[in-house]
Order: sequence, then C-alpha cells, then structure tokens
Amino acid sequence: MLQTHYQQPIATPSAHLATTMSLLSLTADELLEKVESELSSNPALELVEERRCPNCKRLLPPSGPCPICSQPTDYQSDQPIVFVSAPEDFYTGGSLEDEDRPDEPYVPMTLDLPTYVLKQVSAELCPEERPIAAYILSHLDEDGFLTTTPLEIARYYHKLPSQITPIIERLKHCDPIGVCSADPREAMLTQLEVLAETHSVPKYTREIVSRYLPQLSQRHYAEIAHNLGIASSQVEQIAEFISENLNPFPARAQWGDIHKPTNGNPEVYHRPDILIYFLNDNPENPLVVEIIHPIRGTLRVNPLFKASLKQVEDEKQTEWKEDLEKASLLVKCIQQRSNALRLMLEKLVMLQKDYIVSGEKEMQPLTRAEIAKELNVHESTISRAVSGKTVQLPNKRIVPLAIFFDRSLSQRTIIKEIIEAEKHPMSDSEIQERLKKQGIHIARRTVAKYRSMEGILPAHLRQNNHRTVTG
DNA sequence: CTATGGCACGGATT
DNA sequence: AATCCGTGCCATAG
Repeated sequence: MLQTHYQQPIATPSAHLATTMSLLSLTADELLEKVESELSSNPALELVEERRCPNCKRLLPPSGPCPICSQPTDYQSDQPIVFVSAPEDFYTGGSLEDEDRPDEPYVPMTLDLPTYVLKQVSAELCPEERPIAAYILSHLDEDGFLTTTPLEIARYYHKLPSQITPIIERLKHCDPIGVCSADPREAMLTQLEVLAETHSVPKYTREIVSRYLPQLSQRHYAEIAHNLGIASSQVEQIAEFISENLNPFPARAQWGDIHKPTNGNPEVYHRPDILIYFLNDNPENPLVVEIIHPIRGTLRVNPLFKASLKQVEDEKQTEWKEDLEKASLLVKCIQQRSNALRLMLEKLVMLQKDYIVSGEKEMQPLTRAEIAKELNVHESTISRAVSGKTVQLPNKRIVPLAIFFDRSLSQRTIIKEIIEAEKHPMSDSEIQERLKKQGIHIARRTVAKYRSMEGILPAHLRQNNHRTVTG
C-alpha cells in the first residue's frame, strides 16, 4: 500500500513513528494482508522458516526458550504468561468442515457489520448492484436498522425504488437475519419467514407480528385475542414463541458467541487478535495471553539483497536502498507493534484478571489514559492498540478489546442480575436503592439507561415472567 | 401521583 | 477537537 516511490529517505524518526503507529492499530488480519503485499512488492524483504518449539510447535521469538514449555512447574499463578505467537490454525481456519465456500473458507467477522453482511451477498449480486448494497449497508444504525429509505437510495443512484427493494430484501436474509430492515417489525417478519422454512410456526404469529406489535410489547394479550377472534391463552403462547425465537434488534448483542445462533448457514468464526486461556485449559493454572502474530515464519531483511547492494549500478542504487530501508523499517515496526501490545496486555490482564476469570460483574472501570500513564506512553498509543481488536476469553467468547475499558459493564450486569432475581418487578428507583446498598451510587435515570441497554423492559411491562405455574 | 423515556448539558475520555 | 457518558429536567402514560 506504499504509493509514492519518489520521496526522500523514509527512515526519518517521524516516518518511523508514523509507521509504528499505523501498524499498531491494525488487527491481525489486516497486518497479515499488509505484510503479504509488502512481501510481494519489496525484494529486500524475506520470510524465513520460523523457529518452533519442538514440544508445542509454537512460533518462538528470535531467541530464547519457549514461553510455555520453559515455564517452571511452580509458576506463580497470578502472573499471566504473555507472549506473541503465530498459532497454526490462524491460517488454516482450524478444522474446516464446510466445503461450500471454497473461495472464502473463513468468513472473518470483522467488527464492522456492513462488511460482514456484504461478504455474504456480494457473490450473488451482479456488479452494478454491489455498490448499492454497500451504500445501503453504510446507512445502518447500531441495531442494524436502515437509517435511510429505499426512495432516497433510489434517488441517489437514479434508479427506481422497485429496483432497490429487492436488494434490501436480499440483505435482510443475511446473517443477523433481519438486518437492513426499517424497524423491528420488518426484521421480525423476515426472521419469521426464514424460520418458517425449517420449523413450524404457530398460526397467527405472522398476523400478530405484523399488526399487533405495539400491543404485544405492552402485553395487551386480551385486546389482540379479541381482534383476532381467538383465545387469549393462544395469544400468550404465541407471545412466548415470539420472544424465544425472534429478535427485534437483529444486530444487537450479536457479538460474543463463537458460532452463530442461527442454524442452517455455515458457521462463522471471527478470528480474534488475542487469545486468553488457562494453561492447558485448567483453571488452576496461570493465564496465558497469546498475541496473534499473523506472520508465518520470521520476517527479516534479505541478507543476500543487502550484500549485493554494492555490486549494483549507481542508478539502481537509490531504488535498492529505498527498498532496503522500507524493509528494515517494516520489520522494526512490526516488532514494536508486538512489543507494545505485549506490554499493554500484561498490564491489562493483571488489572482485569477478575473479569477474565469470573465474568462481567468483576469488570473494573478502567480508562485508556490510566494504562497509558502506567506504561509511560501516550494515550493515543493505547487507543490505537485497542481499537478494532478482539480477544478470545477463557470461556471461548470473543469480545472486542474495548470492553476492557467499559465503565458501566459491571454495573449493567449487576442490574441484570437484580432483575433476574427479583420476586416482583422492581422500579428503576428501587433498583437504584438496591445498588446504593452495594455501594454503587448512580442516578435513577442511569439505571433506566443501563436497563434499556440490556434490552430489559421497564418494570410495569415485565410482571411475573416466572416459568413456575402459579397455582 | 409515580414511573419512564426524550432531550440536552457539561464534564470526562479519546 | 470530537465523541461518549451520566445526569437533571420535563413531558407523557398509566
């Protein structure tokens, strides 16, 4: 991706800094891409066979013993082992059972919903539809709803709305099923449609979703039953079916699981940038933090290239020198990237250890600035290092690294727990009181915000959801 | 009158 | 400098 060939020497300190910075913000996937393109365009760069641990087959740092196998048996378990590694399955995609997509065996689910969806449909769209699909996808809110209308899109592309809506329909059937809908109603109808292909759906479900959603969310079952001329109990059953099978916000809370909740389509994995797990998966053992280094082998400046530099005619000299500098710069920067990530994760894992081992309730409120201060780096460095990256936690969930800096996650989970355990629907102020007893002081308004962030209905709408048959 | 959501403000964070 | 987040105030629904 280096474009300008005619510029002055690159190895100025500022250029160096800039490259390190830009590499820092790349995810493992993006770095891989970058290195591959560099490798093919720059003859000074070479990839040599890696040094691997004979025992566990891990890629080892240029020198020193294997970070895992060399651990003494009496390691202190509160000190995480942090290292940079290139696990084999990062490339092969692990056990790949699905042969249906030979060209793209692995659909990386980037954090970015639009690209994720686009990848699913791009193959079946004709070239001129693709930019339109991309445009549509760039107008989604965080719940996956369309923030524009078919009419506007049509006008933008000088097409008829009737040419646009089929594309939207296609998009709606992509993975977070119902994505690109205008509202929850549309999303749920799409989900229902897809569901009906493989499962049986109670009668009137479609009717209710399409016409009585407001009443349904308010639990005015009797009213719906009356209008449809059916029994109220039947409506209740349908309501249960809906709440268990349909998701009004297709794109919300889609993160976290390795595989998708929906069946049928191939499983989609999302490759994390960092793995955190217990050594040998035994919770007694210390944590291992593995920073994915997507480069197979060791990247270095080709010594032959360097040696033959002197023997080249003068006019080629400058060009060669440039390549050489670029190459060594890249190698250095990648090392720095790894190093910075390693330092940051050491700190981060120690501080958020409770979260990692025991779950969201233990999340410490932490800011990027604090970490930056501890490590004596600029806060923007941390920002870049964190942005866009994902971690796989010991419980195999993949989450964005940014949630390590979520100030309200622990409070939100506590609220969720309080509500789950409540005997009788608690109002937001009651919850606020309860939290105060636990030493958490937040405003009533904030409780409401957190509650809705978790998708929990207000008190008066969530009466007695207990499974127990009240007799 | 109570519970809740919308809007907007100010301070913290990035 | 731009963005995010917690909070207070107010309107509205029940």
